[in-house]
Amino acid sequence: MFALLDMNSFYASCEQVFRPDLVGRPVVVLSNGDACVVARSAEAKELGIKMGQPWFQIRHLAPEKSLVAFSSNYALYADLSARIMQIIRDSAPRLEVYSIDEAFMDLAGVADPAGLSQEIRQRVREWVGVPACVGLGLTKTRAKISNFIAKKNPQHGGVFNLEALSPEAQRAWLSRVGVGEVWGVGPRLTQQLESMGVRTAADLQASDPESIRKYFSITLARTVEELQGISRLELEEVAPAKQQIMVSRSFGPLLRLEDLQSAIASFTVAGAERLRAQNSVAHALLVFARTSFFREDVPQYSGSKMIPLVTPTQDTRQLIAAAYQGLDALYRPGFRYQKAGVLLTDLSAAGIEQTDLFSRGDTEQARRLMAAVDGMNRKMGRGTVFIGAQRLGEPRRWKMRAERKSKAYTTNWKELAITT
DNA sequence: TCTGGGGTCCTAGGACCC
DNA sequence: TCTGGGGTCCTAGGACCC
Repeated sequence: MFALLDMNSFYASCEQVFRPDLVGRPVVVLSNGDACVVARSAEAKELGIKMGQPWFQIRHLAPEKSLVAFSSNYALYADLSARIMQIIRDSAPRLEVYSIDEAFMDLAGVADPAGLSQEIRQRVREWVGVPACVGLGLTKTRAKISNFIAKKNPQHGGVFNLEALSPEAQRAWLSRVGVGEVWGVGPRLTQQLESMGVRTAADLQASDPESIRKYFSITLARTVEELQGISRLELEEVAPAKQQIMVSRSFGPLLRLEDLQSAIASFTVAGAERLRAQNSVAHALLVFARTSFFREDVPQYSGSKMIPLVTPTQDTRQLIAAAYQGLDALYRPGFRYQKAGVLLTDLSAAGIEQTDLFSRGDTEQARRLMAAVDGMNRKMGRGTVFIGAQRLGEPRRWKMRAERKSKAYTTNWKELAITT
């Protein structure tokens, strides 16, 4: 038996933990750069605010409907998430941290899975202050559906178990869930399935996996089997190493190469840190930059360049050199660049890399230097030691707006919450 | 004026080989 | 009317997720 615990409006709930005066009020959290809505409290959803909606379209609701908006504070959300995962880990036999606000548990052998789920849910609520719902099912996909039902039907107390019902009752519930709500069915597939008369989770469950595989894909066929109660997706207790690492941002338009270089250097530094944290080396690096798709009145351009790394590396300096080479190749003057990024790809474990006949991997000296830089930045704060290239151009030109950020209540002594 | 970021997996199609 | 056949490898792009 699988259980899926999913936090409600997670980022917005995190903000409300330290601002109890905002509980029961419309609250949204904005994406990087204060651009779009990425989390909404129940009251904000009631105002009709959509996921991903641009802030400028709804900012008038702040004075009109007492809407409160926060810039995203990932340090806070990540810290609360880690505390919640630890609470679950202490109670459930096996755990998969699926995302910052979701965890799958394997409750095989647990006598009363729904009871244990309710206990964990309440512990998270009391100890951290964030509300959550739990769905139970024979497969991950069914647990997801149970979770969806638990969220939509509060009368069940935040926990729902599809498997505890009779087959008829299960069908009844599944026929009330739109096919687009099924895990793995996005807008495109929803449209195609609906045109074939498959409109609900019950309809999809009743499909033949073999024909689904033929007309769609192996992925959707697996989903059908999962709906039927045949487990095709396992619990992944250990997160596998990333296969690629992407760092990208949108910014106010940049025209000059130096400003793009400064941004690209900083993205590369951030990516290289993540690369070393999982002890991988990159065999290739992709740089891209583009203008805004929304500005049809100015010339559009989108360029990308893949740079193979003859010597796979995790050394920031080598990665920046490659990134600059790529940027030089794709840069065209005269455009208003609005987004750029760096993708570290073709990753493998450090230490076992295939090296070129005439070159070795990173030198021992380079590794020690990077380890020292990472150590200082961890201890003294991000950006304590940096690469000169990050300060080329004017950083102000691409630094993102974050005008509504809450404090680092749980990760910085100077920003502790104070009650009066 | 202002429209997110970071991932995974699968498939189709091109290049290349014999 | 007819234009080989079968295989591998790689990449780009689509679809999905949170």
